Amino acid sequence: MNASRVSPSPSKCKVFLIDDHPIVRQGLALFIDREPDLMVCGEADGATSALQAIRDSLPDFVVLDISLDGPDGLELLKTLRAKYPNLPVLILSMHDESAYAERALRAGANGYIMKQEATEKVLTAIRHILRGDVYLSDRLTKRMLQQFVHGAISPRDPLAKLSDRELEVYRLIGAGHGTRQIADELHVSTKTVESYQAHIKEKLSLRNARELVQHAIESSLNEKGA
Amino acid sequence: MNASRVSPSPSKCKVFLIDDHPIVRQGLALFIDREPDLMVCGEADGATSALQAIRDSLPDFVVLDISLDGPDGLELLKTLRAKYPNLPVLILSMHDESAYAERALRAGANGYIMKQEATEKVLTAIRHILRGDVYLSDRLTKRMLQQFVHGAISPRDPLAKLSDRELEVYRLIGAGHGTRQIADELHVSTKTVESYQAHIKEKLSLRNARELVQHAIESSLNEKGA
DNA sequence: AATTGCCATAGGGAATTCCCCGATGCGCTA
DNA sequence: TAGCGCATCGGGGAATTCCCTATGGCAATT
Repeated sequence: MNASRVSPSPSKCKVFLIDDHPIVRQGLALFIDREPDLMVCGEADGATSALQAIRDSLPDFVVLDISLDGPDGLELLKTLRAKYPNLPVLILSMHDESAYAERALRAGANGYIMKQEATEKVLTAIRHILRGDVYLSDRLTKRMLQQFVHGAISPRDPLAKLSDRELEVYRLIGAGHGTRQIADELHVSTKTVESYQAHIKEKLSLRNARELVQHAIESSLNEKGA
Repeated sequence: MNASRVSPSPSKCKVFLIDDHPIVRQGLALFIDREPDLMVCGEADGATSALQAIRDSLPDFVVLDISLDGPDGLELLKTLRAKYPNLPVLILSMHDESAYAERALRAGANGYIMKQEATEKVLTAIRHILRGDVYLSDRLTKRMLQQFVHGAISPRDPLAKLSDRELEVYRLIGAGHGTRQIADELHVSTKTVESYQAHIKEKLSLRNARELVQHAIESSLNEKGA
């Protein structure tokens, strides 16, 4: 990745991009670099390379795609929060599930924006956050407020009962990945993944692994239409 | 959407972008417009607006994200194929090939590329297709070839290649049943069921049991919807 | 009639996954 | 502080998967 662009102009805000789709990354980079007050100081396609590059390039801002293809999305967010408490992070996502947004915000994200939104919104969000605010789409804000008012979490999404890690595993299963593969992608032991699977099965009242796979795949397919 | 850029230079290939993520769209546009032989003549975020804009701007090429909101992706592809038989279409997808690619190609796509791939690949694919070739990942090419060689001229339904017994097993897998369960239901040994599974995997070019389960479940879901 | 080939059926053995246990450490909260 | 949920890992036995091989049956080809 191109982590070698160093800022000569001290006034520009250095933005770091993390997304596993090169197309999105480069597109966003071209877009941001056109702004007079912003510049992209580096990119990464995964958690490990991101951490390394961020340590080197010391950005003022991070845009992070939390999407399912990048296994460590939430995890990386938490790590960043722990290592750089003051580094603002804007989450980019293709899902508008409040489950994700909620988790992301709880994990310390400063904003959450969907890829469906207009590109300018990204700039708006960045500037909002740089001023110390939190950025959320109107729709999402509304939804979250409703959830807040309504008390507990909406029972309509049983996935909300899953912990962050469990949800990640669930998604990967839905994408057709095997236990071993998931363990590698998440950098944990297969035993750990097995535990997650067991917990998921319990929380979703599934009998066996096959049903789990079925459930996960079906839900991953349903997302495209919803 | 910006469908108002008309080409003054007659030599450039006019590309039309369809993706429901503005960020991806604009990024890709910036990227493509840097090429001397290509230019973006318009964009759209959905099926209806796409058809309208294409009618107006008469592109030489279409890049289509198949995971548009709703089932519109494939549907739009078919419509385009019907209305403009000679208009080349490159499918952009974020999903791991599997089910979509086959369908897309059958519906007349000239290429299939994932968002995980390097951005340059998009340009490669476009130029490939403009020369009359079909662009596919190596793995996908292999699979399709195998299907073609193995199964006469009717890749229409790859399931047709399965023997009766194999199809039974396939359906039961799609219903979420396990090996043991299936063996009982068919009154044969688990070993026999395993053999069937192996044969099915081979005939459908699937790598492991997970993919088999995935494939079976997806196809069982498709039957409900269709 | 002999050969070839697909099908249904299965076995062996190694690798992997499943499933039910438990365990540690951590952070939050009552 | 005691409890609870979470993330992480492990044991051990059962079940499944994976790869290879094999036997009859039946049908078409040679």
